[in-house]
Amino acid sequence: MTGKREAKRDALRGGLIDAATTRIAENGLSGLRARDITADAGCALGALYTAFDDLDALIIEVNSRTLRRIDAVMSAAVDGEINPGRQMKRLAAAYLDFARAHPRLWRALFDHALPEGRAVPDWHIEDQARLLVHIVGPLEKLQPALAREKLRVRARTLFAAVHGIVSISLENRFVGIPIDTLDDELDRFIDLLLSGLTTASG
Amino acid sequence: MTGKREAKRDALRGGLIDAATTRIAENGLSGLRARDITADAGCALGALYTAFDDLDALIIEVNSRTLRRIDAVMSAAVDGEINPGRQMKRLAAAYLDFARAHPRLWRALFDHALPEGRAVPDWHIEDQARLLVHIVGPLEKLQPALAREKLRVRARTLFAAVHGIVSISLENRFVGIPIDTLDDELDRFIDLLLSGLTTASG
DNA sequence: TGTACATCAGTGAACGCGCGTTCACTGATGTAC
DNA sequence: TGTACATCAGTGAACGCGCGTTCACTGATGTAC
Repeated sequence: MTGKREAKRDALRGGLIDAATTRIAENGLSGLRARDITADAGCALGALYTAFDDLDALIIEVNSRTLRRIDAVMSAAVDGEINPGRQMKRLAAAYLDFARAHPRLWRALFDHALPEGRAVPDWHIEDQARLLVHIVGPLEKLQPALAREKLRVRARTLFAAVHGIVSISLENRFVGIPIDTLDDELDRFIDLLLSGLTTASG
Repeated sequence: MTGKREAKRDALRGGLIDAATTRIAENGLSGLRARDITADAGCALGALYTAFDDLDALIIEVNSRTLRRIDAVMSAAVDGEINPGRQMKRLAAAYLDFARAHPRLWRALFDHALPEGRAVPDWHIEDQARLLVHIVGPLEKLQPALAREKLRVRARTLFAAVHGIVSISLENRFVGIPIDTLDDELDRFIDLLLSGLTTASG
């Protein structure tokens, strides 16, 4: 029977991550409470602290899972499309779609901040970085002259720009855009970028 | 002596806004406590609730003040520059500079959320909208064919894009950019947009 | 396989602290004459 | 201008609640023989 402990522990961790994910998806990060999570997961309050260092560690797990979901969605978006411009558009649309479908999980990615001085674990940063790889692909084709390192920075810039548009729109900051205009507006924006990318040198 | 009450009240409100601004600038929104603010302002804890409905109302005042500062900085940035492309670049650079100089006040603009169901006052939304006007100006020159309403939406999109870049960079999300690369990278990004804006139709 | 003991994951009540908001009080400001 | 009364802004101790985390306990799992 060796390993039964480990199996239980994994089940506990998984159950807690599931419960926390559902809670965040429904009520957002700010309303998240350790008691609700453990109640939903069907374990005692203290169990959370045997499975994770603290609540922050659990939230990071949820966020990593969300990042992997976005990663999958972006992979699927470019699948079967060769044209780099259209790939860009699909990536942006996929990101927007995910954010709109799971607004609170998506927001949690950016709202969660560790207490001053605590570092984000490397593997979680890795999960973030992976998203950018999707953009590096088509960008490389559009701007073959760009050096490897510059390519990464530029990919991050483009991602950040699209993220900003999605973010400010979905949070309804600064005068709302009619919601059905958003897809189109984002598409136009990528057009703008592409038209720049194909003429500019780097 | 009529009006002495009103004068005191204004002084109290001003002192509280000053104190809250300083606190947020130094420790960020999340560490803000009513007790610290009133202690700094030299009044009793309860006084805050005679001057403002609650802490949220005070924070909105601080944020409006920050928005007006950014508005002033953006005005100054385009002053004396006629070329719309260069105006765009200056606006973006001014925004970045402000965010970098006052990161916590700037973040408070986007981090502060009212409790579910409470509406942001109109005059505060007005303070937000005013920033976009700066972008509408040069954008109109670059794309004269764009209709009034589309112009506003597009200005917001461009602002959101720049904001996203500044935001993700300053918060060090997703793999850091070397800090001295940021100005240059933002400049390149505007180049990209401009090159799109001058060829695209709308 | 079965028994006795050791270990350690899970329990949940209690701790501890933070902190926004209230409220009975008081002293300054305003009003009436 | 001066006096008596009324009002209301400001006081700060106390309220109330939320909630992350701990810890003495117990019962399930693992080990030795």
